[in-house]
Amino acid sequence: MAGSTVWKRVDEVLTGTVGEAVTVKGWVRTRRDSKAEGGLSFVALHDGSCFDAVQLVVKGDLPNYAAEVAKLTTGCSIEADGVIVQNPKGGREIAVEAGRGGAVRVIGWVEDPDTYPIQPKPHSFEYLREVAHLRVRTNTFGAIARVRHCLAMAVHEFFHRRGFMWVHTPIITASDCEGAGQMFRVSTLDWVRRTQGAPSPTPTHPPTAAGGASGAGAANPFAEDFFGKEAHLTVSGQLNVETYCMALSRVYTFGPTFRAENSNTSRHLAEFWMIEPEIAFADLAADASLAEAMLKHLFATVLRERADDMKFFAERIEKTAVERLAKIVEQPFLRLTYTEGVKILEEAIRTGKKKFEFPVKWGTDLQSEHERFLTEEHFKRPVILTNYPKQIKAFYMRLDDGCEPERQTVAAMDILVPGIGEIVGGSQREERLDKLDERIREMGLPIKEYWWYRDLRRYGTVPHAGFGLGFERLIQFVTGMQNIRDVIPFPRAPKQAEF
RNA sequence: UCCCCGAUAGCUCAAUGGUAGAGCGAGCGGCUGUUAACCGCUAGGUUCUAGGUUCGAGUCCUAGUCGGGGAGCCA
Repeated sequence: MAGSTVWKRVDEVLTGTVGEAVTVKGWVRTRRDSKAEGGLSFVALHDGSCFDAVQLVVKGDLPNYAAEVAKLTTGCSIEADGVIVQNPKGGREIAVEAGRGGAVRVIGWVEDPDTYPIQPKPHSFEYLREVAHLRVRTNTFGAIARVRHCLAMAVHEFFHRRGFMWVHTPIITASDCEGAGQMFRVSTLDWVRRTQGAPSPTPTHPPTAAGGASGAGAANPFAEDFFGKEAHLTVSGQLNVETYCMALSRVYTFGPTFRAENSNTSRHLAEFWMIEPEIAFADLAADASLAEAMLKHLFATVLRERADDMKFFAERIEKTAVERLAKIVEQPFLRLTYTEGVKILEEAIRTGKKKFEFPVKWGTDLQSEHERFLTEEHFKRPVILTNYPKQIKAFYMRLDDGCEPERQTVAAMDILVPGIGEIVGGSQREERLDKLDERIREMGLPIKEYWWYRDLRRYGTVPHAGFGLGFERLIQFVTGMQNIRDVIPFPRAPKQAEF
């Protein structure tokens, strides 16, 4: 029969037609034996196509039953020919009998089942992180991988349908103006040999590297380096994507970004993926509407397309995983200003309704506990906070008109959702050159570095806006996974670059 | 980077300063259309590393490495 049957994925078999002859290929999850009916083995086989494994019911009449089938262990790879049948307890399984043309071919054995890192039992996520090359074989990490893929495709689908262009902004950047935290240096100079004072076969860095574009006329300390100037891995594609926005109108980036911050938490990675749309002829309200529509599309899609995996997350990882997404899809997000939000928080403190660890004061950034109070306790729904004080926000955010001088705000917005707090941060960008320059100077930034960004305001400037969404944090929120290192295949963090 | 906690069998964890244990997993056998299977037997250890205290250290002290939780920073 081998060769005459069709290779089907496990998800196809589980929804297949009884009586159909099929070939399946995958990895053994468990094997159980029975002496009934002259020998019988139940082999659970998974191939990643869906959450569930398919059960092979292998009869003892196979020529290699005793020698091979009865010795299969977790992790072995096999091909099997059989017939789709009804499982007595419901669902589909595959009957593998020599008399009906069945066969099992072992492709790869597990050399020592006792020390195979993935055992048929629960493992801690901390342990599985140490065997990240094998952890995707577990049901949890398989589910995460499928959900991650589903969300990535849903992001592209959402923007593509609305006429957005995906712009591939650079990963290496030689501009010093992204200004969002510590950056990884990109260099071909031999730093180690230089600092150890050893002779170097390659050009070395001058002893006193006075970073960036400092004094004019000074020798460029990076003249010998690959790019002839200081280069880093990008921390954000926003400034670059704004340039394309000023011609294509609707654009977005979706790619890796890098932060060299020594932050060791369950919510930070040194390498993570970000989604950053940018829309022209748009204000803050349009930006917020876009973000709300995007989140709803992503959640609705993952609930529809990965119902099997989401059911697992709700059962085993986070009880509310499914219901909280379903709720968000239904509810309109509430919008209010930062100033109104602060008033609510102050009122809650004044009436003794709520105690916070950190004080609330207009002009300071809200702590995570404040954000969560607003979205989880006070409003009990997603909240879009807008118009933050300028002193706690980035230079490129548009100054609001008609503010009191002491209470100047910018057109920024954060989306807060129950269960996690801030999930999206965005703003309308400052499109007026004089105001932008004022902000750059105010914040002591090197204005010369921004020449191309400023050009966008000199040549056909338009109001525009955008936001950023950390992809791994989105996956954390969707799956309920506690540690961000478990929602990316190979996490990069301080002291962590294995695999 | 700061604070707290931890590191013992393949995994998850016990062990008053005095002979290193269990559950799961693995191997073998039994039973069974099984599916968190069940029953019996067996194997499995440089107690993270380097010092120190002690007659004696898995246990106490010091330093380091790695891991977890929290904070800061943020996405």
